[in-house]
Amino acid sequence: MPDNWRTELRAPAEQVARRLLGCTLVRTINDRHLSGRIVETEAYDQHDAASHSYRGQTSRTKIMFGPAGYLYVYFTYGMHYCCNVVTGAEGEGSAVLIRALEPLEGQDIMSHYRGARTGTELTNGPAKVCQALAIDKTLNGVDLGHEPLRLLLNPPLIPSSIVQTTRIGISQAREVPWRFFIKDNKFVSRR
DNA sequence: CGGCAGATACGCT
DNA sequence: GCGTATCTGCCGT
Repeated sequence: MPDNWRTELRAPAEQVARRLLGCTLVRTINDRHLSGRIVETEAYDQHDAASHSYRGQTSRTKIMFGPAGYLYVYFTYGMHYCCNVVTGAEGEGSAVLIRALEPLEGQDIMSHYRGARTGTELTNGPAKVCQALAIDKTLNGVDLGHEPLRLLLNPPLIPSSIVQTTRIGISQAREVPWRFFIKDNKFVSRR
C-alpha cells in the first residue's frame, strides 16, 4: 500500500519522536544529495504549553495541524530556522522537532552552508541542521515523500539505545520528558 | 570546556 | 511591547 510510511507518522508525537531516531533525511539540491541519520528529536503537541500549537491554529502553525508526513519550518530568534515532521491525525497540531543529524552524504556541501565548519559542528543542533541542509521557510509545508526533502523510515531502534530526557530551550512545561536521542552518539546537541 | 551576552526579526498579547 | 523549540564569540577556569 502506498504511503504506508505516512501511516506510521499518523501517531502521537511522543511515539513518532522515538520512531524517527535512526531514520534518514535526504535533501536534494542542485543535483546533489545531502543526507543524514536522525539522532535527536523532541515531541510537541497541542496540549503542551511549550508547543507552537498550544494556543490553537494560526497562519504560522497551520502546517502542524495538517496531515502527517509534511514539514513544518519556523523562524526564531531573528535568524534561525528549525524543522519538524508533522505527526498525528489531520487537525491535531503535533510535530517532532529534528534536533540533530549524523551526516551520511554531502558533508562538503553541508560544510559550505555551515561557514566551513566540520564534524559534529555541521548538524548538532536544530538550527544547524537547517543551515547544513539549506532548509528555510520556502520548504515549509513540503511533502516528505519526495524531493526536495525526503524522509526514509529505517527499522525502529531497540529501546535500550534510546535516551529520554526533558526538552531544551523552553520555559514552559520544562518537566515533560519529550526529548529523545541515540545513546552515545557524538552528534547529539548536548550530553 | 562552561557560562554569558549579543544578535535580530517576527508572532502573538 | 515582549518572549522566543538558537547559535556564536568571548571570556574565565
